[in-house]
Amino acid sequence: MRELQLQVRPGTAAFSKGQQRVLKILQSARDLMIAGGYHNLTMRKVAAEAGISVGNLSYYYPNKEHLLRDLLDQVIESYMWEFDKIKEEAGVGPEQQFVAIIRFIIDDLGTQETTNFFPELWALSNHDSHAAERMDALYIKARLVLNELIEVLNPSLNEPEREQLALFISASMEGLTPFAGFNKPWESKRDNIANIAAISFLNLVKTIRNEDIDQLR
Amino acid sequence: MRELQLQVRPGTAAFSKGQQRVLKILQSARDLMIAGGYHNLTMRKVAAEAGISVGNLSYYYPNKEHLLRDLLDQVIESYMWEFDKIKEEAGVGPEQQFVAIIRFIIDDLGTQETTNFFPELWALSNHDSHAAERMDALYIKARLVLNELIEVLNPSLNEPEREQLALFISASMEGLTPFAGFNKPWESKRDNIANIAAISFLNLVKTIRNEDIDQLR
Amino acid sequence: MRELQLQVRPGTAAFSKGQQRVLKILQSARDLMIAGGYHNLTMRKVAAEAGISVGNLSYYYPNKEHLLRDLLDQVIESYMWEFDKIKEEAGVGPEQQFVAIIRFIIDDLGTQETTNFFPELWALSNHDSHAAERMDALYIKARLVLNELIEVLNPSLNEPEREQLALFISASMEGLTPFAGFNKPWESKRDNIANIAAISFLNLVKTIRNEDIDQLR
Amino acid sequence: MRELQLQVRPGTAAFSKGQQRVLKILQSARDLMIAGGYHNLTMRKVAAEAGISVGNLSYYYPNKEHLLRDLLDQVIESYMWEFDKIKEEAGVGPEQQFVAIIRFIIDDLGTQETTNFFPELWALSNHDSHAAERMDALYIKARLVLNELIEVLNPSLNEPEREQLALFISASMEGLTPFAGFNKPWESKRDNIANIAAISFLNLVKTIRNEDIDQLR
DNA sequence: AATGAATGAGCGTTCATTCAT
DNA sequence: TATGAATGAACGCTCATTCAT
Repeated sequence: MRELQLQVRPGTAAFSKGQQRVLKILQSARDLMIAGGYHNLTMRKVAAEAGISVGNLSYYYPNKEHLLRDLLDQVIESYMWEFDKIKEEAGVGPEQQFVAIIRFIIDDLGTQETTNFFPELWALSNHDSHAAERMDALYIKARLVLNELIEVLNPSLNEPEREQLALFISASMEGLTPFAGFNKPWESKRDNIANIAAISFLNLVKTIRNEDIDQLR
Repeated sequence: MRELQLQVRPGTAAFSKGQQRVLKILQSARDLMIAGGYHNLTMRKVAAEAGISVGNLSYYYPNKEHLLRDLLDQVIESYMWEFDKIKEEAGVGPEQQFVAIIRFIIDDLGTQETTNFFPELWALSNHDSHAAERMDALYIKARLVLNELIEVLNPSLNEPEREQLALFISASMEGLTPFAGFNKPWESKRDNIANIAAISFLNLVKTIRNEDIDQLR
Repeated sequence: MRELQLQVRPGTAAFSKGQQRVLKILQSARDLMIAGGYHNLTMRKVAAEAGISVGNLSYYYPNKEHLLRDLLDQVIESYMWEFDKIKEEAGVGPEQQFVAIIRFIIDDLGTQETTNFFPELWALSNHDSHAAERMDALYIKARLVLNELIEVLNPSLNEPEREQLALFISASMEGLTPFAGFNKPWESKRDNIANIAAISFLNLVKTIRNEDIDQLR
Repeated sequence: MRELQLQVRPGTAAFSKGQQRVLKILQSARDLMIAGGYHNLTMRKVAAEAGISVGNLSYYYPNKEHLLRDLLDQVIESYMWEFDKIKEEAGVGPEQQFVAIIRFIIDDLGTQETTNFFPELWALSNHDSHAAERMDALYIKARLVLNELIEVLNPSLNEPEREQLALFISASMEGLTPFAGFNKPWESKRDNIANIAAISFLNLVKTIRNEDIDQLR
């Protein structure tokens, strides 16, 4: 896991104590965001949640934008780290590995953190370019794993085609979040839906032909 | 299209002038929400956008919650109305109709309104039960159209299976919004992605067997 | 009971219907004042309570001050009317009549209206000259009844002495309101306190000598 | 004088500077209340009077209710402190002491503060339970002084009788406020009225018999 | 590294009042 | 007479931010 480049005020968080503080701040911010959305993320509440004063918070983060960036970066980084782990996980064959990834992602979207954090991120990315940029980086990484497996499963596809396929598969799974995520109406059917997803995506990857993608409408 | 039940203060918007005002208010609110997210939706800004005073705005809407409800209801209603239209649209056969719907929905997610409004709705629904409720109602309607076609395309599926299939397909398309929507990185590939979606979903519906869905993991 | 000179807009409340409206308005205002104090008396609430529009309320009362005046006048007038009745009530002798009045007043201060209305009036009179003026007129009338009986009970007192005695007696009883009035801590002892008051005031009136009042300190 | 437990936001007014500010705030609030009644007591006006910003005011007082409580507590505490002083004041004998207290209280009600503050408190206590509670505590203390002297002046009375007597006497004096207080019609006769009160109350206490109080009507 | 103190703008909401119809 | 519509100021309160210590 690469070291996060914190957006804290320069000269700050130099020693262990300060670094601990920053971690506590970011965790508090994350908790507030998950519990009440970006709407609920205020400097005062973050400070209170972290058990420090507003003044002290702004010693580390001179303004809200910097804090938000670090918050997004940190959370996104943790998801990226999970994608790194996925790759390392031994799978007997490419098909089993592919299905395992599908299952892993759809499982994960059932956690409260994922269910609540990502819609905020998507909404944020519509009005905040940094959020958009970081979100983009995250999903590029997510698709990379899929891309490599697609290449093995269907060698006839070229790179752009693989990318578009990965995009479709990744976005499809993300789309399940507001419907089958934590506390959502279809939560109890998430496993069934994961079955559908797995069989559908695997079949898609193995059978699709170049002309299916680039056909004119 | 059924008449919207406005949440305005009783006795208000009784005549044409007031109704026009409420319409203008709702349109202003919608515009602000799309342009800057829920975060940007304040009573003052809505009033300014609608060209009226804050006092006058709260003459119609006693509080922000009522305004938000009407805003959500109105936008959601307009999407529901589109789904009604889809059904009426003559399609030569069930396959063509099915593909047409896929294409219609993915096309629509490329509009600025859809791209920006829905992530706000999903985020909102995590913390606002009314938003969750209305969102649910909208997607139930969206899936109904799919459901009916699935029944024709694959008569061997039972009702719960069809519903889960429709949920997967609908959610998958929604998931494309933050990636291939208006001004999004994959905007230019939206048509290709629609091709993938169409072929994938059609194949899924036609070939899936009961045991594929309910299999134990 | 003399006709109240209403402070309504000239030309208004000319006919029976309008007069009924004004009565309803004043009663609504009185109810609000008693229920929530002057603090709770707003034009909007009065209009709502009276079942009319704000616009219509201001047709009768061009501003809040006029309404307040009529409200005070009306309530005060009703108390004045009671004092007129007291005098007419046959009492066998002056002592019994005197005691009856004491009892009547202390009984009355146990009603919710009296308990809640008068402290508002006293507070108002500190900052509103019209309230002060009307309040003065009311208590002049109240003391008049006492004054006449004092003259009979103790003929040796001159007019100023009688007035000061009446003032003391009247004010003493008023002072019981916040302590032994409706829902107040000593409510259940009101009768006992009335006994004390009666015996104390009667003895005072009968035994006080001129020099007791005007003595230098 | 016991230390007041301030209702300020925790962590606030920890040092001298903050404590001075809170004192200034409370004094400003008191001044506004006396000058214009509770109706005139707004957070903005208090802030302006204290020479600080609204934000800074609400840094100390999270809401108006807390400020009002501290205001009432502070003023009431200062009166309580006076009652403590009264007791300590050496008086030659119980009669002289009793009369001195009567005179002291009636004198005090001639100050602008007392004349204007108490009616507001009585009115407030009808709609605010904390105000009612604090007011009750104040008068309990006021009656205690009277109670002890009554016991000496008339040993034949039992405790409940003494309490009712003290209540009657205390309330009677309070009742003079709106009539003989600061700037009131009978202001110039306050001394005469105090004479009447003194002679009347003393006579009452010395001559009343148990059966006078508890007699059935 | 941390605090208490402070500001000024903005929030959602209510107010008394006005006015055309 | 009566209404719906409208304003502009003020309400209590929270915000991001700044700063001296």
